[in-house]
Amino acid sequence: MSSETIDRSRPARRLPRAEREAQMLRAAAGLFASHGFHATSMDDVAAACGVTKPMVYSYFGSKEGLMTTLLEQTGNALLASLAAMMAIADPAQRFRETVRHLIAQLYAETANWQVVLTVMRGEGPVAEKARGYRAALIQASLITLAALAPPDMPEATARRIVSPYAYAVLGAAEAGSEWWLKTPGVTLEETVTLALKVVDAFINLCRKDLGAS
Amino acid sequence: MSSETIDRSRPARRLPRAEREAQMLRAAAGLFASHGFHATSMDDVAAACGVTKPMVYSYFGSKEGLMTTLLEQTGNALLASLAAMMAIADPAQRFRETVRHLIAQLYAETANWQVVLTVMRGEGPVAEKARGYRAALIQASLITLAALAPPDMPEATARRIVSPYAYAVLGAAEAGSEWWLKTPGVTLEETVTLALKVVDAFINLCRKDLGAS
DNA sequence: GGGGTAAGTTACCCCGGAGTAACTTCATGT
DNA sequence: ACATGAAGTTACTCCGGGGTAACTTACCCC
Repeated sequence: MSSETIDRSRPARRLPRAEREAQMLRAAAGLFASHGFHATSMDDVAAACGVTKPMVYSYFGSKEGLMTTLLEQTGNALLASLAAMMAIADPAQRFRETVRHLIAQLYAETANWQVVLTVMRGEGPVAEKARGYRAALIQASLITLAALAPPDMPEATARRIVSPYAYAVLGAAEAGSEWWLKTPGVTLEETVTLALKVVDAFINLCRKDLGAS
Repeated sequence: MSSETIDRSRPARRLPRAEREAQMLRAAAGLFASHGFHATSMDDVAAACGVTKPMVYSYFGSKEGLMTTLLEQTGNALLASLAAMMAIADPAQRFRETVRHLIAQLYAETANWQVVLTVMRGEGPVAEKARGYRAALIQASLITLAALAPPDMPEATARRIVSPYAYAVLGAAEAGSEWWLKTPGVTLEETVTLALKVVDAFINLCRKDLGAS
């Protein structure tokens, strides 16, 4: 790690705290996403902002603090969306709308989402926190898919049946994001269409399994 | 990290190199799988065998060397399976058989596969290598799905169309493994049945998309 | 215009963990 | 029975990177 496009002709241009913080978060998001959390040092983050390490510490306290701030930005937005979507009564439509919404967010804040995706797969308490958000997604997916069950089926039974599909659909979504990230020039429309096809396929699978028991 | 069930009443029982190596590989697989690669030190691996660090170094040279050996064990077996499966002419059946075979391997060598799964998501050259095996899987999936295309369609077109599905199905498989790992008492039969349902759904999606263009 | 504070810096500490050199001990073949 | 080498140990070095203390400098407001 080294050459960042910043001036480094010594004393950095002074910025008010709010701006610097935002800049640091952006820089950290980019670095964490591209090189990973461990592989990115606090010096790297600072350098990317044309500033030195103690500044980052004075604003975020620790590396984990920095990461946590980043994570919560994205994660809390996710949780909020998820909660809002639960208002839609029909489970199939709820699922479809949620996916649509999430993909739109992915488009709007790619770097941040990439951080979550990348960090999640790592180790340590930070990864744990990221996986917490992922767990929330799985949970939402589980609840929604279970709601497809015929009304006379006990909730627990329905959940047990759809549980593997809840995981699988999430995995498909993650791998789909990966595909999207490395395939240039895919429009939001195409992505959504594709994703919804897959979602519908899973919904059908669940319907079939929930019916035949 | 600390208390391993090993004696530590000083001089360790002597074992011939081959046995010690195998033991170290097993221990490393377990530790890497449960705590991750970075979070596991060479001392940990050594301690888990009731031996000290330099022994590990004398057998594997470096931490990366240890990991590489582990990875290649599993990865090369994967590649071999994959190559063998390409002999099956019908793409849909080939896909199904491959999945069946892979799941059987997963059952047989859970710890090793978990390492690959875990390490893949990390950083550094080791993760890169692991992702290489993953890429081989995606590639195989891509080729097989593209083979579903009508004979008059150019190969490149077919691949472009099924490409997102190749990723998605792999992601679904990974998340499925995760579900399987944390759901006790699922038999091989159930797993295979479930997986094949998902696979069939993806094959149908591909057929539809390949037809309607 | 000068003083107070926030922005920024240099120069360090310290720890964990990768990797190594040099030594000791067991066992086994002739 | 004793030499040789493989199995194993102790006791280090070295370095990256997280984190901090103490200092300096620019800006802004009265």
